[in-house]
Amino acid sequence: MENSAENVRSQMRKGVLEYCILSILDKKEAYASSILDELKAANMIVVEGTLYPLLIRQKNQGLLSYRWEESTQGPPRKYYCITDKGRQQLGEMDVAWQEIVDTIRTIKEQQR
Amino acid sequence: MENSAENVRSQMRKGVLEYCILSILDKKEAYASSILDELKAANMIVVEGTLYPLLIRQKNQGLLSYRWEESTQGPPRKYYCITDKGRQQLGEMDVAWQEIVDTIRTIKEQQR
DNA sequence: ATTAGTACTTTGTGTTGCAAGGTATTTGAA
DNA sequence: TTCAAATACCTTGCAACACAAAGTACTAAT
Repeated sequence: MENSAENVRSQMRKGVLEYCILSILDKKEAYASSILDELKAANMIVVEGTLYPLLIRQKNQGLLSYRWEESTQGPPRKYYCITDKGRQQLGEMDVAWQEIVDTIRTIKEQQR
Repeated sequence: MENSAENVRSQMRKGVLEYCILSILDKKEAYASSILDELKAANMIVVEGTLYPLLIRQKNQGLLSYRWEESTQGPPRKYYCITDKGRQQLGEMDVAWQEIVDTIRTIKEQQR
């Protein structure tokens, strides 16, 4: 209940994470740990307990598929890949995201 | 579970709503129904059952205060007003929002 | 008196992010 | 050989939140 700055960020991440995952996988297939790294690099900090269930949800919705691949070091990796349905959903998310950005701008602009 | 386009929007709204409320009240005090109207005008559709608990939460956190005012037509109105603490939180949210916008841009830009 | 309009409130449900802990595989050092 | 470290994936329990739906209360006009 403390750390309001971090809590603010956590709240805002909600609903945007799915959009980030699909956007990342739209570029190229990836496995969970590498997705985590990319999110961290982009300043969107997420933990494993958030990402894994999310990937499983999106897979169950038919937005993603996956395949196992051996690794040269460490256990095998589950490579996720966006599907046609996932790409369609991503298109809707692009529109929705732009709308929200515009909405915030509209509300903010009236201040002047 | 249907209407994926609307569901996408609903998910993305999560976490941004508090930011919108504080931003609106940072301009001038307002009562719930008028806030609803402003959100609708800005394309951020919200229903009563979402807004009222949110206002109460923010009031309980000390981000807002309110006063009753008689209306010339209809029941009295609860006018909400942002507090110093609310303005401070709004400042943090401004930063958090800009970070998320940048994050999305970063992820998207690598596609080219 | 009754209805319509305005405004505020509450209850129950499903989704989601997260902390914390767990399982499994590989590699390299003791 | 065994044991620790690194990598990777998964699960459980909890709290927060948006929403649908239904409810309460006040006012004004019919």
